[in-house]
Amino acid sequence: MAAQEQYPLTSTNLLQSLSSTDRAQLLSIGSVDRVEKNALIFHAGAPSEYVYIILNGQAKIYELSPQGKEVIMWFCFSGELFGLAEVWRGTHRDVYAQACSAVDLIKINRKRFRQYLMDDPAMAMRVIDILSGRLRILGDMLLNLTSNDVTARLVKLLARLFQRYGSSRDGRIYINIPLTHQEMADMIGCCRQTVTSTLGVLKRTHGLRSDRRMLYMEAESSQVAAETLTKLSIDLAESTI
Amino acid sequence: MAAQEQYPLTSTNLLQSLSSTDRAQLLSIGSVDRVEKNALIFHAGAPSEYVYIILNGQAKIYELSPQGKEVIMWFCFSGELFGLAEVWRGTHRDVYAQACSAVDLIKINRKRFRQYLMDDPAMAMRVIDILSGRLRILGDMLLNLTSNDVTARLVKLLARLFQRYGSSRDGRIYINIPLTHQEMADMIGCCRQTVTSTLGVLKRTHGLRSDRRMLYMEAESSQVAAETLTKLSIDLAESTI
DNA sequence: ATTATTTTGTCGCCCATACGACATAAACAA
DNA sequence: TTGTTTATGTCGTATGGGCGACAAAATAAT
Repeated sequence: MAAQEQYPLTSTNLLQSLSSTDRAQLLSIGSVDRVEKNALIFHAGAPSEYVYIILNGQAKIYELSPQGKEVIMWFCFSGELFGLAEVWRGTHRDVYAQACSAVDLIKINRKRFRQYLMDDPAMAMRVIDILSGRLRILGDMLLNLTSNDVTARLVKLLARLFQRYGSSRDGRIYINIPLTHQEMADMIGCCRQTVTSTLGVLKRTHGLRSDRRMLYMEAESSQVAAETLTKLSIDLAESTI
Repeated sequence: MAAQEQYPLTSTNLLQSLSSTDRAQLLSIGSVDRVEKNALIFHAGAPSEYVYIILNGQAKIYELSPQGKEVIMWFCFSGELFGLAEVWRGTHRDVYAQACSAVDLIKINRKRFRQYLMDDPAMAMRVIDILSGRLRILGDMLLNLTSNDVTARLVKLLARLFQRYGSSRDGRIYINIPLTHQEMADMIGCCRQTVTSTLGVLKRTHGLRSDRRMLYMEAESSQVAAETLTKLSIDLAESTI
């Protein structure tokens, strides 16, 4: 299990892995756009006309149940590609993409993107790699959801966030996204109140802190923070047995 | 939601969509193998050396929690490709693949397969399409799991199975896989007993029947069977509100 | 056919979590 | 600043469904 937490960052980051000529070419077939915080980039039911690459900011990809329950599938950061899954068939979207901050992005027509991939097999391989990685992550989420309780799920989520998005500032490791309890609940499939209280326990019993919706820990590196939490999650799993 | 149930079969079936020359070429870079019923084709932790295409029979792809809980991600039928998600990075598997019947399959070395895709962009596009489809399915499962109760999840599962694998025999529509209650439980994330009793209710109150582990309904076509169940699932969702 | 193994059907208990309800606090707007 | 909105913290209650237990039935093995 532990190994699954360690997907290399590059697996999800498209832009970073590109040569500058590739990057230029991507820019040339797409157009740069800016969306303000909280705006929907696309919504379920909409036609799938574009794929997107984030230049700056964060967006969340989620589904919405008929009863209005959000299920957040992932957060996208700069360099990441999204909106790909439905675009091939050209069917309508079945997820929502919403900006969590002001976002700059490249928007590429699906047919052009497809053509681009046809002409550049290496790039197509990158895309396959990205999709594979997401598949593994969703599989992991599925496993988590069905076989761990809320505490374990939350701890694992935090471990993953620290690992992927943790950054150091005056001796503390921060998760660089302001997350509400509701959003965390939507990521691990439970209700907001449960997140509030579970987080409360973690704050009281382990060194978790928060400041203006940013979670942090006292640790030397995000690796250490993530590992501390991962160990904790293993302990939890074992104590349950 | 209803629309999401209707992924065209082709989206998952690789072989069917190939020209005979492509098929021949695939065969030439791989080797044909046979595994007996219940044998593991690969297991979590194993190195990812091959991708597989089923010629005959069925296999299930699942994860296993440390506590031994199975989470079935999908069943693969003839023509379908599997074992792809981890193969790119060459990391170890994190899922299990197990034959549900005697299975004939093509086994292709990962590097060769990659080279093949590099040389044949159209094929790479097909693979992207397949991965995208699976991503949507997993997303759908995730949504289901967090926002529907067991009855709704089971009904939806049956609808999907009837739709994709339903076949007609003397006026009845059968799901052509012998499924145990445990397996269904593993597909919808609940325990075996709950499947048994929920299935019991469906059998008593709606025209569901079973014979030697094969579920069937009296209906004109698998479409009709699937639609009946889909409507039922919608009714259930609304009555809950 | 006979035995062994796996699956199904059914109960009852119990507990993790959902959900409603509010009070408080923080963030945002004007 | 002051009001307005949105997020957090904390109850108490209700319940879906997990889990153990065991008998009956169905499959598989010898």
